[in-house]
Amino acid sequence: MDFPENEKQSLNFIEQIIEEDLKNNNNEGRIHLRFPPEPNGYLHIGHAKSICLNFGLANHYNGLCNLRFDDTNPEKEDVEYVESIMEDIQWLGFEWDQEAYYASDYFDQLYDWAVKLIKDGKAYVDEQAQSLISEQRGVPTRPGINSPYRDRPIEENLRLFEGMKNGEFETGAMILRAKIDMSSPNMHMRDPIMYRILHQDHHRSGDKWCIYPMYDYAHGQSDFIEGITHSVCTLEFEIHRPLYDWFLDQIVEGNYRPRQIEFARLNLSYTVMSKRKLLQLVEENLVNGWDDPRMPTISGLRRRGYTPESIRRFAERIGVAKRDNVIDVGLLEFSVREHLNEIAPRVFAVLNPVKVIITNYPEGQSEEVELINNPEDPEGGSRIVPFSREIYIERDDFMEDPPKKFFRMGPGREVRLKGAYIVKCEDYKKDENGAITEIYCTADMDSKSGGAGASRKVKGTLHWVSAQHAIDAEVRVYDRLFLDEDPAGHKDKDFKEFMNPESLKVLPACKLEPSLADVKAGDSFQFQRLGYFCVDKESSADALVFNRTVPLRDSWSKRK
RNA sequence: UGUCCGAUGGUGUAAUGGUAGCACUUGUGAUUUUGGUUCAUACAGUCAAGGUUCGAAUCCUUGUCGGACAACCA
Repeated sequence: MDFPENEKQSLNFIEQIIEEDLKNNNNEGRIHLRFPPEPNGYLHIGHAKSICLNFGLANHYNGLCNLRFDDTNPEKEDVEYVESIMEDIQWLGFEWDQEAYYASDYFDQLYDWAVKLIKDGKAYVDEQAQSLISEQRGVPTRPGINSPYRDRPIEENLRLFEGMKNGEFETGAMILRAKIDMSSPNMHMRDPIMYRILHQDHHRSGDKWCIYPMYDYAHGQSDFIEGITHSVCTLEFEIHRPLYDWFLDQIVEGNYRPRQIEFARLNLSYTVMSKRKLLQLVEENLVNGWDDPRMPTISGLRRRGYTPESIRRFAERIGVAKRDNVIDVGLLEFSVREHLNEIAPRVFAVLNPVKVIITNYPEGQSEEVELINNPEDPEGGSRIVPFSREIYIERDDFMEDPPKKFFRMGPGREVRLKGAYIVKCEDYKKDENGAITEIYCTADMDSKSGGAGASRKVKGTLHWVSAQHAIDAEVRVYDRLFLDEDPAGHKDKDFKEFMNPESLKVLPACKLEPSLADVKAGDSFQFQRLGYFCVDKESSADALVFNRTVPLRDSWSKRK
C-alpha cells in the first residue's frame, strides 16, 4: 500500500509567491512581513483578516512580522488608537517582531532620501495653488500637463525644500513632487506628491516636523528600512504598485528588495466596514462606543464574546484571493458557535421567566441535582443545581393551545425538566390581560434523572431555575446592527437608514442558576437551549450583566 | 471613452493541461435528557463565443460583466 506521504495541500496565491521566492532564495530566503495600520481608528474584523494573514504567514514560514504604525498624517492620528491596536493584535494571539515600529521614526531618513531625489533631478518643489495642481493632473482618460515649476534648478529646489522643513512657509504653500510622467495613464505616476507642509504636532515626533511624507513615498521606503520582503496590502493599492516600485528604484542598491502583493479585503454581509462609517456610528451615539458589542471592531467582537480562536478560524476559512467577495456574516457566527460549543460550560438561565409550581412536591423542600458542565468536554466535570417546588421556565416554553409539533409544555402535556423530573401540566393561571402568571404541574417522582424510572422518554426537555435559589441578572440580547445585506451599497440611501431598531434588547429580570454568582467579565457560557452568553465588562457581583454572543442554531423557530 | 485587476454551486475557496473538491448555507434522515452537538445523505458550479490540444476551469483571441484609480488621506 502506498499512501501519499504528505497530502498536497492547496496554497493561496500569496503562499505560492512565497514558496517560489523561497525556492529561488530571493532575499537570501528571508520571509519578513508587516502589518501597517494607520492609528486613526479602531481595528475591525477586516483588519483581523489582514493580521491573521500577515502574522500567520510569518509563523508558517518561520519568518517575522512587524507591527508598523503608518503615522504620516498627524491630523487624524492619536495615541488612543495606537494603544487599542496593540491590545487587539495581542488579544488575537499574535506577537510582532521587536518593538512596534513607526513610520514617523523614519522621517529623518525619508528627508535625506528626498534631498537625494532632488539632487538626482527627480523631485521638485511646486508652489502652485492646490486647485491648479489638481487641474493640471488631468483625468484618467486624458493626460495631464507639466507644472511650470517642474524644471526649476536643483539648487533652488534644495533651498525651497529646506525652507519647507524649517517652517518658512505656510501650511499648504508648497509641496515636493516626484518628477515622473504627467501623461502616464496611471494617475499615481503623474508627479505624485512626496511631502506637504503641515504645521501640526505629531503624536510621536511632537513639533519637530512641519512637513510630512505622503503614504506612497513613506510606505515602500519604510518596508525597505525594516527589511520587509513581502508587503501585503489590499487591492485598492494595486494601482500604487508602479509608484511603490519607482520610489524603491531610487534607493535600492543591493539584491534585497521588498515586493508589494495585493489581496481582496473582507466584506461582511449586514455590516459596514469602513473606518469612516464606524466612526460616524460612534460619534453620533448610534452605538455605545467603539467596543459596542454590535460593532464589527475587534474590541466590539471581544466584548460580544467572540474568542480569538474563533476569529482565527474564521480568517482561515474565508481564504485569501484577489476577487471581490462578500462573506456571509453567518460564517462568522458559525465559527464562534463552533469554538464556544467546545469550551463553554453549560448553565441554566431563564430569560423570560414564568413560574411553575409542582403541586405534588413538598413545600419548603429542595434537593440537589447534578448536571454535566459540557457534554463536548470529557474533562468538564459536573455541578450541583438546586431543585424545589417552585421553578421558573421560559415563557416561550409554554403554549395554551400548542400545535402537535410543539415539544414543550402545554395543558396535559409531559416534559422533562433537564436533570430533574418529568412533569405534567395540570393547570395554569392568567391575569386580566391574558398573560400566563402561573403554571401548575405534577411531577412523576420516579422519573428523576439517573434514577430507576428515568428511562421513560418524553418529547421535550426544558431548562429551569429554582425560584428560591435563582439569582437575578440583566441580559443584553444583541442582534445584527443592520437589516440590509449591504447597508452601504445604496446610492440613494444613507447606510444608517438600514439600522435594526431591535439590535439590542435589554432583559432586566432574568433568573440564573446560583452557580453563576461569581463570574467575572469575559467569561463565556452556554445558556442551555438559548445560546452563548458572556459576562459584560459592566457586570458586578450585585448587578450581573450578560451579553448574548450568538444564539444556538434553532431548527424549531425556523419551521414556524 | 483610458489604465490596471478580477470572473468556478446561493456564499466563499481549491484544482496551475488529465476524475471540478472542501467549507458555510439549504433539504432529508439517524442519534440526542439542549429542537444544540454529532453522523449520514441530497440539491447545486467553471461568464460567453471562437481557437490550440488526444484532452481546457486552466493556454490564446474577442466579447460581456464586476471592481479599482482623477485627496496636500492611508
